[in-house]
Amino acid sequence: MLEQTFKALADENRLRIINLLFHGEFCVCELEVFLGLSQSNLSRHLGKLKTSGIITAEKDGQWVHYMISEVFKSENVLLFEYLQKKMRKDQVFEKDIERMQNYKKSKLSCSVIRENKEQVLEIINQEESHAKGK
Amino acid sequence: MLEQTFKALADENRLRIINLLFHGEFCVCELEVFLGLSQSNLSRHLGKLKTSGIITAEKDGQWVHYMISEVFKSENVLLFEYLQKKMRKDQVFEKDIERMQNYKKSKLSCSVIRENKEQVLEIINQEESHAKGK
DNA sequence: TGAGTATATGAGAATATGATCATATAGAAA
DNA sequence: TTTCTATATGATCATATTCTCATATACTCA
Repeated sequence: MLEQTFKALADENRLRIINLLFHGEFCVCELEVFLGLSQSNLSRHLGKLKTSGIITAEKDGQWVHYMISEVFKSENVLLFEYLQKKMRKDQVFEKDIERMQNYKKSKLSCSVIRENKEQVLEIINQEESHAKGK
Repeated sequence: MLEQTFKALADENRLRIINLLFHGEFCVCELEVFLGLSQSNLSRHLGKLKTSGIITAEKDGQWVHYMISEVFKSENVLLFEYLQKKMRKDQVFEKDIERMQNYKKSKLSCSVIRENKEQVLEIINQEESHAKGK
């Protein structure tokens, strides 16, 4: 069981998914643009996380929303605290959150993504104007 | 980095090694009988745990003593607490500890193991007389 | 020195994993 | 109904992982 949990966590793409789900629920097409992964690849990673019990899925019409499993969370409190702490210190994970927040701020919606992927990518990848003024 | 840590933990044999090292320092031949792994296989697992920074090794003559890395421990407190908590609830890990304690109680030493492996195995595998009176 | 012991490592086989392409399914919209 | 869209999955390839056997290294003891 412990082994299965760690196997599920032993992949950067899956860790990036979990990091995003710490900040909300998302459907596959949203995660796709946040992470730059192909639909098929992403779907498989979500499948593994679901099989291992770390995340759950809720169908909403043709969309599927993924979220952290409350059951798993309550049974693995220390692990989640550890993950959140470590992820906050890592550029890769922070960048993903930034993209996700740009997406939310811009009031973009799930259905726009496919039609205007180029434009959506440009919007979510824009630098924070004041942050990191290098 | 996080990914590397989880990769190192994503194997039952390595988790069993870590579980034992939570309770002391041991050399390869001791871990060998506690876990029933071949010398070569065990050595490789120890190598991976060492490469990932989770454990360290100290040479003592022809023996090598392995132990949890204090540096890693201090940088991953929550993870270690999580591991210890989960391991205490798992039969497999508890059994390993029992074998290790039988070994210590019997005042067996590292050098006896090779000569009398059969006998050592018998001693460390004996049931606790009062515990689990099934 | 030479023999013996503890551990590490190269090479190979078996299996597992991750990514991709094409296709299937299921729901939405027309 | 047909068409379109979101997600899942079969098949495949490339790579990674685990284990084993044989051998190498490094230390000890005579």
